[in-house]
Amino acid sequence: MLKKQQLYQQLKRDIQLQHWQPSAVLTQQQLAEYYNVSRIVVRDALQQLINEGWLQSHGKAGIKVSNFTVAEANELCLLRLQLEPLALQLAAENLNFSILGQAEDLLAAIDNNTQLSAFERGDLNWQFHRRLYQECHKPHLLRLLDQLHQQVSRYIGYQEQSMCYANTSATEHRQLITLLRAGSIDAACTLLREHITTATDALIQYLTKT
Amino acid sequence: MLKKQQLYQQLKRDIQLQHWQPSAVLTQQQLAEYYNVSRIVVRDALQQLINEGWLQSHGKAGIKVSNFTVAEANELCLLRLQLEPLALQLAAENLNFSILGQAEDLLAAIDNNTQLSAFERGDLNWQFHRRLYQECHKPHLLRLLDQLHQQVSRYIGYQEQSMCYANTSATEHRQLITLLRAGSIDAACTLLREHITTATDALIQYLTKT
DNA sequence: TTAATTTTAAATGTATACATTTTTACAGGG
DNA sequence: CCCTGTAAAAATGTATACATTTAAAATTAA
Repeated sequence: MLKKQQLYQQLKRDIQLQHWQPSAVLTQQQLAEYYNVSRIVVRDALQQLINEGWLQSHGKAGIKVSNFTVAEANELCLLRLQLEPLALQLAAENLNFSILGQAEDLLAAIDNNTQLSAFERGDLNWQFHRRLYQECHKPHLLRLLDQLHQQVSRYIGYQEQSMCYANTSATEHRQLITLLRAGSIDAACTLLREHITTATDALIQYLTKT
Repeated sequence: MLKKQQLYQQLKRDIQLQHWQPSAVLTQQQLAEYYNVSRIVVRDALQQLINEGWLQSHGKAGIKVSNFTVAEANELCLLRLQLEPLALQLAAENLNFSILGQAEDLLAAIDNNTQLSAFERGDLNWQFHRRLYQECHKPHLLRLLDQLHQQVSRYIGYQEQSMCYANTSATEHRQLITLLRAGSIDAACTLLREHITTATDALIQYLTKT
C-alpha cells in the first residue's frame, strides 16, 4: 500500500486516540522522524488532514490538532439534520429490497461482533447510513456528508467510553429499515432526525461532563 | 508568494478559461514542464484541486478535468438552496449597520468598475454574499458554502459570454440589503432562494443551448 | 494473424539534498 | 532591565535523484 495512505490512516487513528493532543503543535520534521518516513510523505498526509479538518494550519504558528467544543458538535448536528434527511428522501425512490438487504447485513455485522473496537463499530455504522444515502445519486451531496462524518468521527475517541447509547442506536437502525421497507419515507426521515439528535446529545453530555 | 499557491491559482484560471478542456487527461510531468516548476509543486497543487472538485483522479487512468453537466448544476443549486438561506438566517441576528455597509461597499465596487473581468466580478459577487453569511459564526457551514461556491465558479468561463443576468443580479443584491436593513429576515431568505434559482437557471439555459 | 509474454519506456511515489524563510537566542546599547 | 538588532538554528518550500509501479511495445509462439 502507499505510504502516504498508511501515514494518513495512522495519523487519524493517533489523533482519535488522543496520542496527539488537541491544540498540540506538530511539525513536519517531528512527524517524519516519529513515523520514520520522509517529509514529502508527511506533507501529503498533512495537507489531506488539513483539508478534512483534522488539523489546522495556523500559518507561521505551525499545525495544530483541531480540538473539540460543544459549539462544534452542535453545528455538525445542525448540518447533518439539514443534509442527511434530504439525502435519505432523495434516495428513497431508488431503494429496493436488494439495497435494504445490504444495509441490514451491515447492521448484522455490528451485532454479531461483540468484539469490535469503537473505531470498527463506527465505520460499520457509517457504512450503513452511507449505503442508504448513496442511492440519491448526488455526488456533491455525498461528498459533503462524508466530510461531516469525518468531523464527527474525530470525536470517536471520546465516545468509546460513553457507549451507553449503542443499544438505542441499534434499535433505531432496525426501525429505520422497517419504515423504508414499508415506504414510509417521511416517518423514516423523522426518525433519522431523532437519531442524529440523540447521538449528538449523548456526545455533548459526555463532553460537558469532563 | 509560494509557488504552490501560484500554480494552484493559475491552474484554476486555466481550467476556467478552458485552456485544459474537460475530461482532458493530465500528467504531473506534463504540467511540471508546461508551468516550469518541479513535480513536487505540481503534486501539491493537484491534490488541492482534486479535493476541491476541479480535477478527478481516475487512478491509473490519470487525472481528468471535471466537466459540467446540467445534473451537476441542479445538484449544486439544491445544496445552495439548502444551506445559504440557513446561513443568512443564522447570521441575521448579528448583522449590524457596519457590516451591511461593508457589504454595500462590495456592491459599489462591482457597479463602479465596468472594466472588471468575469472572474473579478465573480469574486466580488461571492465576497458580498460571503460577508453576510460570515456573521453566522459557523465555521463548518461556511466551509461547505465556500466549497459549493468553488464548484459553481468552475462554470464561470461559460458564464462570461452569457452576461445577461448581471443586471437583475445587481438589483436583487440591493433588495437583499434593503430587506436586511428593515429586519425582514424571512423575506430576505425568500429573495435569496429566488436569487440562487435565477442564477442557476441562467447557467443551465446556457449549458443546454450549446 | 492473434495471443501471450517479455522487454522497454514512462509516470508516479519516495528519499535526499539544497534554498529560502522564519524563529530563536544572545549580545550590546539605551 | 528592557529593547533591539544581528547571528545561528530550525523549519518549511522546492528541486533533483532514485525506486517502484504501471502502461506500452515488441517479439515470439501457437
